Amino acid sequence: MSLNDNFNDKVATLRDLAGIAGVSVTTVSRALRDKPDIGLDTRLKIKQLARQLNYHPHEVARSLVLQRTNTIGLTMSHLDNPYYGQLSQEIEAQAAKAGYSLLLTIASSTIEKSTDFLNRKKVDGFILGPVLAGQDVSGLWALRKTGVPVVFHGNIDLPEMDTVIVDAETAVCNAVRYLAERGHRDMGFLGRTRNNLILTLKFGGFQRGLLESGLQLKNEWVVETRGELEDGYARACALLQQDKLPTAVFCHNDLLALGVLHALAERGMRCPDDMAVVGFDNIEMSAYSNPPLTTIEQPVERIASELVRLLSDRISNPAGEREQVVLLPSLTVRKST
Amino acid sequence: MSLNDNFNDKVATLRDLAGIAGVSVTTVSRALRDKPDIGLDTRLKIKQLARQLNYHPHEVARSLVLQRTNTIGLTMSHLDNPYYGQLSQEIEAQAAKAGYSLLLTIASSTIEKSTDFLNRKKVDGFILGPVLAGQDVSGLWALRKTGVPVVFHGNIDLPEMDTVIVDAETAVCNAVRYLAERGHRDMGFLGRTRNNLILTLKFGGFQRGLLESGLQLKNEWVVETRGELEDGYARACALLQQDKLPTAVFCHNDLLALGVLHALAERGMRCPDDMAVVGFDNIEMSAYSNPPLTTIEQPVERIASELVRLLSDRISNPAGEREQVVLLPSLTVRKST
DNA sequence: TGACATTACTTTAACGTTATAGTATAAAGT
DNA sequence: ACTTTATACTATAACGTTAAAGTAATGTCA
Repeated sequence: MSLNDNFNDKVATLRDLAGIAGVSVTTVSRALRDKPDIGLDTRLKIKQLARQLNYHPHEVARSLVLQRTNTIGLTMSHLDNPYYGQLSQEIEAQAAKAGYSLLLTIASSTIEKSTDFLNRKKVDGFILGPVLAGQDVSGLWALRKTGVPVVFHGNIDLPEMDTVIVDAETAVCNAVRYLAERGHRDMGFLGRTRNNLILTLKFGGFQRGLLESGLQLKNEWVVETRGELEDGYARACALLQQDKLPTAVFCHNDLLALGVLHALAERGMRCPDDMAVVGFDNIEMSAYSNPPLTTIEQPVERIASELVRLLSDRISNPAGEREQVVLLPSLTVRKST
Repeated sequence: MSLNDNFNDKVATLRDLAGIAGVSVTTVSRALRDKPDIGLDTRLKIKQLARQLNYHPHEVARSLVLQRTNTIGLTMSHLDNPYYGQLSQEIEAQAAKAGYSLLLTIASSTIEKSTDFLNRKKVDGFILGPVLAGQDVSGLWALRKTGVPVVFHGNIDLPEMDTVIVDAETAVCNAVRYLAERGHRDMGFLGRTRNNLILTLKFGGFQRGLLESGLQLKNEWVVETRGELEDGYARACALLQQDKLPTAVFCHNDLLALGVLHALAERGMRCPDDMAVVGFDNIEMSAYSNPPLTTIEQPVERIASELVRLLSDRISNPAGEREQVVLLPSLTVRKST
């Protein structure tokens, strides 16, 4: 059997409907969209006809004439990290609610590819996920130059753009102070410490937290690393080789922290007794690890809804004042501290 | 400062280029696309001009005339489940490699919304994730009727569509037999057992595995549940109340299994000694749980590449023979059994 | 009764491309 | 020298829609 035997019929267009109904294309178009100046009987007849012929408006043609696609682009990466998955899902939901479809870009996450994408695909707006920006913030100017509204989500403020910022610096600082209050004086850090404006922010908060708690930064407990589970595990294994160990470690994200927990368990070390662990994101898994993870909770729904709201606003008012939303994530305390 | 001060210039069109270059629109179009019948000097001049004016082809206009959008739709849900996140990411990568952008639908995952989406957005093809199909396979006919190529991914064969099938039934059966060989005679099942053609398949494999191992199905150890972490935890808690416990449980997916592991650890029960646990998917986390999870590994990259390949083939040859790819996932043995 | 609205349409042009057919100019063949 | 052929273009129409301007056929009012 060939799959398309039954589908030789082309899709119906306004012209087809107009021909059958014996009216002009414009009349059909206006009738279906409930525009005025159409007689009641004609309108009903046309609508019924549209249903019969299974007519659906051709959004591409519509986009061309209306100069809008009702589509927004999303650059996201590390979708295998549940936090980004959840965030993407939430953004899709919010976008759909606002009448937008989501065009996803993951692998092609370079500034050049993104701008080309924007220029060609004619998305109405663009949400720039936390990953792309890192190293080369200046390159973002190219994105802005496309004239397409862009909203950025990350940890730092980009003065040229609408932004939804999570104040990770303060959140991490608070987490460190919390640990200090619980008696921890020797703390380690796993994450980015350099070469990335955005990702190093947590390290800044870590340093400030120590300072404000009157504690010293110990370089041998500061581990430069990517943010995957395997990194957390491997880095922890290396860290645990040292003679003197910190009593608590802060991890750049939950995956890292879960990797650390695994390393501890594997060595028969007790968490939090032998070493406390704090993560960042509060992915669902963190509530079900052994032990459950103390972590800084990202307000995912809020981030998603603010992103879409800002973008919608900017699309309908491109010349308006730049807007910036700052969210302060809060510490969720569980058994790992 | 208003954001759009510097961007009063409209984007350049072929017409603009033609006007400046003093040639026809057609010539510009052909020059840029390296079509023949254009003089070398004109071609170079036009290309340089395009670069100067930062010209980018208007894909919407192009789509309209070419009757293809170079975009494929993806219906996926539960993106907060890392397995689906990873799968989506992989599909995006494969699609990009094949020259397609991905239009994502999550929340709107009903057949009606999907068909409307297909009809309107004019995607070149559609990948139907494992979630949508479940209950109402007959409704998929509506998708087919749109005439848009659809490739389905799931555990059962849909005779009317190209499919990439993971033979979960056999895989689960094999896992059960593996458990039986390791001496387990009392096994439990957490997952879907009814009302869903696709999701109940694993239960079928479970039953067959028991049968082929000469074991009995114990209804009190069969737990009907959704597939979230919290379900795994809650269902395990309930199960562990029983007087007689299974020595091993199979879980519909890894999240469930990780929830079960958490319940066990919380009660001070040892895994696998007190209870062995097997999952399905092999998400990254499963290698780093405590204990690491024995699980059935989904061949994610293979699934993604086959999906995109099948869809590309179908797009370029809509009338060809239906294709079906069956993948047998294999058991990854870790410490939880 | 004649100017003027109102109603319910139609016609035309446009969005930015690409494909097809047509054309002027120069070079080549017999 | 005169048709033929190749080269490098241009003109036109089309994709399916919407907006804007135009137009008949009624109805309304003074």
